Amino acid sequence: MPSKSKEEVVQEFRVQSIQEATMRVIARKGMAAATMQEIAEEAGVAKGTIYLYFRDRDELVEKTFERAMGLLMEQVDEALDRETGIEEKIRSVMSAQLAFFSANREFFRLYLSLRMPEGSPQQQRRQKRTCQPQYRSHVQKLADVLSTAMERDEIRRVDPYRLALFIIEGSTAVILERLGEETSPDERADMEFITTLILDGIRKGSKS
Amino acid sequence: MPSKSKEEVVQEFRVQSIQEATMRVIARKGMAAATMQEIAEEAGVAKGTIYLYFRDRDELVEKTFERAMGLLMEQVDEALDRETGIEEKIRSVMSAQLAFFSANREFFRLYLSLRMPEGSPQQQRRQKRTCQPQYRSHVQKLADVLSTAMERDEIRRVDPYRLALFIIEGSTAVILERLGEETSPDERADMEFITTLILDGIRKGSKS
DNA sequence: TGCTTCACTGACCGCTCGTTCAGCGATCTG
DNA sequence: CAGATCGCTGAACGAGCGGTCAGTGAAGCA
Repeated sequence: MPSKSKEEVVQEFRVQSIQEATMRVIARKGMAAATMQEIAEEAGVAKGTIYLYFRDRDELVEKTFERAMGLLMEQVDEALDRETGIEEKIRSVMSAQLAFFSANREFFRLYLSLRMPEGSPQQQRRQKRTCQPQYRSHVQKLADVLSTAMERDEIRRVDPYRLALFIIEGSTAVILERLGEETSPDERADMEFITTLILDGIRKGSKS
Repeated sequence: MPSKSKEEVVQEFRVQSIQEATMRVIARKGMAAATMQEIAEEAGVAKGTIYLYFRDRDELVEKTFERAMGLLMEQVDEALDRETGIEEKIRSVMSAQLAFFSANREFFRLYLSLRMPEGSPQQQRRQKRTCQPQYRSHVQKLADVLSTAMERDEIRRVDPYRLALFIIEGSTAVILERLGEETSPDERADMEFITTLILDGIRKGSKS
């Protein structure tokens, strides 16, 4: 007997297609202007149907974010496990992030929207509880890698969390710029730019 | 005779106090949740009064953003004129940004909200037309400084606009983190962190 | 085939928010 | 001092939202 009944499979499918529609609509209109009506139309269901699978709008957005963030984290973890040196690790994390955002532009806006909670204090509290921790643990993952490299004296000792923040937000800005351009330079070129910048800075005379 | 009549002075004062109230409310509640009612209460006027000075909510937000952005640009320009070397210029721009955002936390949220247009396509087009150019010219200003330094061989030659983006967004992330902490390290320490990171990177063995 | 079930629908409700405008009182004018 | 002027007010309005639920019809069952 299969581990999932037919009903469960159908349910799973509905949940997934509603979440994908949510990402597309938020990508098009932004977080605040994405209405339940439009999400329902995008998913090809009635507005009421969404409420069979999600308690309310907040839960829909929250679960959608968690799902996408989970996918990104998987990619990053894989990239970190694959490489050994700090240079390769940084480069591969950046690449994973760029690839993921290019393939999921929809998610990118969701990601940016949720870093900055909006709405009533109550909504803010809820977003802080659920979405920010995921973002923080994303940053923390890179911070841990950097911290390890510092202990091994591969890189200079600085506040690892701040360094991770700087790297992630800086590279996010470059990725955002890329997505806005009609023709961007080669993906590898931008990754090289970021990695070199972080590792060697820009002062003339730094080695390599 | 004075260049401004009494009525003009009163009008100027009203406009300014409404804009300041707008910044405070957006800082407290976020862009989407800042209502005209609350802005009016904060400014100590009736809701209708705001419409005597601004066509609609969009214009209010837009003008408020322009005003604050203008103040920030003034600070940055001043910092750039004051210093000569590239290292000092970068450090002073970062300091100006940090000081401005610390003193105007309200504006910081407005700044973050407007980088990411939301709302109907029409609203988005409008924000793109007015707010994004200001942000871009902010970035461009730093890019020009970096570009000049590259011509003088003070720093390595890379895409100056991307570099400026990386620096500004990276440092913004650190500033955001600072504002969220109860007790942050010394302001100078964080500025030194950013400047050193950019100029020398983090690889062990880079000079200085 | 008639009955039951239930996932799904979309018209509807209550509410909030941006926007308007008739009216009010302070100030000016002759 | 009467009348005109005008900046300002806030109750009222309409649009549009999230959320609800009585109704529908296809599928399963007897």
